[in-house]
Amino acid sequence: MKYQKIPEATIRRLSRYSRCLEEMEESGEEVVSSAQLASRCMVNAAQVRKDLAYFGEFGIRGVGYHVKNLLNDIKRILGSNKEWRMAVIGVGNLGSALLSYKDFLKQNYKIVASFDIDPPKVIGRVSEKLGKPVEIFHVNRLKEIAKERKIEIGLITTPPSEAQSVADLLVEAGVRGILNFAPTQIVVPEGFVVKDVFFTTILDNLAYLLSNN
Amino acid sequence: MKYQKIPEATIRRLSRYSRCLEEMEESGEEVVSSAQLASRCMVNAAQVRKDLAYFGEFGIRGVGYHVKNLLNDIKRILGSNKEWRMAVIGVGNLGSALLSYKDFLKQNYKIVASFDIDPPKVIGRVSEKLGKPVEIFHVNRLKEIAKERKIEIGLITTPPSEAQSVADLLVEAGVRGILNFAPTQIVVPEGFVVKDVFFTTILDNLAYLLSNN
DNA sequence: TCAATTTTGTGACTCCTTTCACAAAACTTG
DNA sequence: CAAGTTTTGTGAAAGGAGTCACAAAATTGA
Repeated sequence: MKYQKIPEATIRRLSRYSRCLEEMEESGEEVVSSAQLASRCMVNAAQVRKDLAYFGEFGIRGVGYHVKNLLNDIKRILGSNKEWRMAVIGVGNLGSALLSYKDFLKQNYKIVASFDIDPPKVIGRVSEKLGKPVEIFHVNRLKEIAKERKIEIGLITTPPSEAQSVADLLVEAGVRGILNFAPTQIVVPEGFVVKDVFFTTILDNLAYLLSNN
Repeated sequence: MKYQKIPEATIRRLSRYSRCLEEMEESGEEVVSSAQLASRCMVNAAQVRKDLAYFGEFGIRGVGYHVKNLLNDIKRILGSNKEWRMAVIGVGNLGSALLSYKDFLKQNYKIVASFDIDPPKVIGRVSEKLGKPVEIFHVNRLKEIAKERKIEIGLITTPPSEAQSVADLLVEAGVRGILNFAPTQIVVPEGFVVKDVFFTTILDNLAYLLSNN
C-alpha cells in the first residue's frame, strides 16, 4: 500500500462501518465479509475494501474480517479509541440536551464541563438528568477551565450572534476541535477544525428532494 | 442550459448561499457578485456560478446578482419557500430542544405536532418554552394526526431501538421525509427520503482530523 | 457613440471518487 | 494433497465534481 491522500468520504464511511461493526459485535457475529458489511451500510463492497486499503490489510482472503479486530483497527484509525474530552458552550435547550445525550457516553466522547453567560439558570435541570452532573461555569472562565480539564473539543450551542466570539475564546484556550450547532459560519485559524451541524441546511436538502421527486 | 443531474453537493451549497443572502438582505446589500458571495461562503467563485447555472441564468453580466431576487430563486429551487409541516417523534431531551428551536421558525420549518410513548411527562416543560405550545400525542395516534395536520417531515428523536418502527409508522402515514437523529441506520421504501444527523459520526470525523494534523 | 471595465455563463481540463474485474491468497472437502 | 470455492486487495476504467480561462453581455464615462 503506497501513501495517498485519504478522501473525506472514506472517513465518514469508516465511522459508519464502526457503528455497524459494534452492532454486529453485540449480536455475537465474529466474522464479516466486505459484501455483508457493505449491504448493511448501504455501500458497494469494493468501496469497503478500498476504504480499508488506504490504511493497510485487515482481512483474510477467502474468509473476511474478524469483527472485533476490524472494529479496533477502525477506531484506532479514526482516533475514536481514546476518550475525547468535550465542553458545551451555551446551556440552552439544545446545549442541555447534549449534556445528557446517551450516545456520547457509549462512544468515547465525554462532556466534562459546560459554559453559559448565565450559569445558575439551568443547573438544577441538568444535574437532575445525569448521574454525575456536568458543572456549568461562566463563559469568562472558559480559558482557565479548558486548560485545567484538558478540553479538546468544544460544542457551540449559543445563539448564532455569539458563536464567533465563543469560537475565538476556544481558539485562545487551545481547543482545536469545534462542533458548531449555531447556524452561522465561523472562522478559525489554520490548525483548528470546525464541523458544522446545521439542522436547517439538512432540512433544505430534504425539502429539495421532496419537491423534486 | 441543458439538463444534467444535479450534484448533491450543489444543493448543500445552495442552502449555504441562501443563508448568506439572507444575512446580506438584512444588512441592506442589494447587489452581490459571485466573487463576494463565494468568499463569504468559503467556496470558489466559479463554483457559485456553476451551481446556479444548473437551474438557469440569474445574474447580470458586468453587475452581479440582485440579492433579493437570487434569494427568492434559490428558495424556490430548494423548495424552502413554502412552509414545511413537521412532527417530532420522541419528546426526550433532544426532541424537546427541537420543539423550541428558534432557527426553524425563521426558516419555513414548522413543528405542528409531537409524539411520545408517554405523552404527559413533558407537556409542562415544552409548553412553558413556547408562545404556542406544540401538542404531544401518544405515538399510536401518529397516523391519524399526521394526516389531519398534513405532516410532511418527521424528526425521529427516539432511542435507536425504536427508530425503525417509528420510521415504519411515518411511512404508513405517508410522511415522505425523515430527519433521523437516532444513531442507527433506518430503511424506507422507494419514494421516501431519510437524512441522518449522527452527532457521533461528525465527532468521529473531528477526532480523525485532530489525530492526524 | 465607442472604448474601457466589470462580471457573468460555460466549454475544456484537471482532479478526485467510485465501480469493475481479476489475480492472489486462504480455506474446504473429498 | 489437490481441485474447487470463497473473498480479499488492487490496477484500470468510468463517472462526477471542481477549477480555469475566456467569450459574451452589460455598464460606465468621456
